[in-house]
Amino acid sequence: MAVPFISEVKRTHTCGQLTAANVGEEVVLFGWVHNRRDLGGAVFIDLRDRDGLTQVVFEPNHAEAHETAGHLRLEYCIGIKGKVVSRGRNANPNLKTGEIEIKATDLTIFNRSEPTPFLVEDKVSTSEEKRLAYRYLDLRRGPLQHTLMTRSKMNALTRSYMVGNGFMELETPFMGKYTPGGARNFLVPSRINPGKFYALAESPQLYKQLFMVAGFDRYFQIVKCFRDEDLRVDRQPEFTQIDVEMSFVTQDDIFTMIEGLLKKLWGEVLGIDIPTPFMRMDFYESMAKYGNDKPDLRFGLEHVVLTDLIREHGEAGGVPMMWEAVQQKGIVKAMVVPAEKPLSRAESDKLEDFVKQAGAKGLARAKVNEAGEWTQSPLKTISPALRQAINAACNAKAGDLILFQFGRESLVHTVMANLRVHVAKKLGLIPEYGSGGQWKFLWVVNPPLFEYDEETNTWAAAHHAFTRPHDEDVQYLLTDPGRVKCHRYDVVLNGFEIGGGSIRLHDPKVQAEVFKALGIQDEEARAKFGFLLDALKYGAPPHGGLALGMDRLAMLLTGAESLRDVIPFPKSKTGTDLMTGAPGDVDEKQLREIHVRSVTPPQK
RNA sequence: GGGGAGUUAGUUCAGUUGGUUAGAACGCCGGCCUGUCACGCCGGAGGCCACGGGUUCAAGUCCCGUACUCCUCGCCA
Repeated sequence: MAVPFISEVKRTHTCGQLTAANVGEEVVLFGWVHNRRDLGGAVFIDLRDRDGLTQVVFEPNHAEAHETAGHLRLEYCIGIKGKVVSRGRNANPNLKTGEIEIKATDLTIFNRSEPTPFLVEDKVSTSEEKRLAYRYLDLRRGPLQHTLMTRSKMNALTRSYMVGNGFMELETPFMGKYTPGGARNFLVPSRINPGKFYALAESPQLYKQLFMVAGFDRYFQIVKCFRDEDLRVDRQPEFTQIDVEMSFVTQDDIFTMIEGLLKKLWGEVLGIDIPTPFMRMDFYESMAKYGNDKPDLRFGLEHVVLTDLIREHGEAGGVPMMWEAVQQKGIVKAMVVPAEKPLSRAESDKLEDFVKQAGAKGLARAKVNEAGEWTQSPLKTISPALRQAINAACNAKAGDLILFQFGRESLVHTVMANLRVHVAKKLGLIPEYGSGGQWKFLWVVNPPLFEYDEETNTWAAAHHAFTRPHDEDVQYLLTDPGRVKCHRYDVVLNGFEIGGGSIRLHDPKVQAEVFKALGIQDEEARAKFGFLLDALKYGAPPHGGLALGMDRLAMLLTGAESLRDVIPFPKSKTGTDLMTGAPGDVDEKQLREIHVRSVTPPQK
């Protein structure tokens, strides 16, 4: 007689729970057939749910269940009832539940499964394309289940920490007004207002400042943000931030609060106590030593800026290409691959391909010998004086390999930053993926308020137009904008920018000067940010905040190789959802309704 | 938008100098098997070689284009 599973026979345990302590108990488990070993007499099934695996054995003395078990296939969804027995000598030490098995008396098949497009195993055995197309099967895999459980836990921990510190979780609109500058927005046409568009929020930035004006004092939100930019391994068009804003605080107050949150996350998720306060590094120091504002401090290989040295030696230095680069406002940087961790000649040659891929013209290098002379180097005409000076600046000794880049400042930084990480992986200083057990947190602080845009010959806001400049630099806003530093900060971990924010500009007078420096006219400012400028006039409190990239945090906490592995339903490199086919075509009628006409003929 | 890599059974891959019937493993179907845990053994089905052109007596293989996926630079205040 069939047992009425689910309606009357309820699940008693999950597949990761049972141990030797449960021997003798009658249990009911539900799950999926992870593996089967049919020996004719005994049929073994590994039953899987999100909690783990349990071995179930069907024997001929329970004829009905045994007969059905013979027809089980991978990924069938089933329920079983039976008795927990010890496996004694046959225990499987690789399994959490390996000491026991269930001798099944009853079995029901809730649903059969067609052969799956790929096997559901912990180890990835198929292309990412297939995984994304059948994401619901991919998500059955152990590592992804674990990752999403960790994310869930991170959400819960964040909420309890923030609420415990007096923060309110408040919501902001996704559909807002388009504001120029920054990331490209996704646009949503308005049906009711012909020809008008909403923009999907690239962050709740302006709204959270209005919360401060409104007097909510401490705000946070775990919120989706949307940016229509090209994707990367750590970038998706929709992603999640832990968004935070506080009133009446200094930069240090915010750092302390965020360090506390990260300490809690690392403590509760990984059981690791990360030391606080985090190290702080000046923006310019980071650019000089590491080539970007998100340095990976798990290893050395610091850059050495040689620009001044080349300038001092001038033409007499005997390195005409570097000398020319310096004269054209370029920079010269070097990096030392130490003799203790040598690269083979072939590996060094490959570095050249690597930097070219990153946009460099080439890679000058020099192997230092006992006499301090250089071999393997294209810089054959260098003067002995400059050579010695460079050796000294780089602290280079016999056997070291010096790598050089010179030219346009931003390109040299980018290439050298990439090269530094690339060489570190080649030398085994850090693993290809994951933390390697090292967690190097730091704050990168005091960046410039403006960046010079060489294309338009204008100053642009490096962060956003409402970042507060250092008080002592306000006097230079109009006379020497490049000199103005600001209260902006990024929190960096192992080479990833995991968050960033600023103290906001709440003084309308200084605000007006910033707009002036940016060449933004009053009317223009009103049209773009009028509501915020108005708000600042009505007793806006001093305030500041920060946003943490939840997806990147999850990626780092789980050791995932890609952001796609910590997002349940991510987009592919070209922004398409390989499962649903989004973005897709829509009817002509739908377009008419929203007053939009496509200039691209329908595909196919 | 630029550069690079890839696409062959359901899946992962092999496929020689261009040569006649495109292989293996896992999965799937059938049979045997009572202590397996990558169970084992026997048999079987399964291919528009991504798509479109071209070269050739002959193309999975060589050439050109397209699509898709991934990596990378630009871009991401």
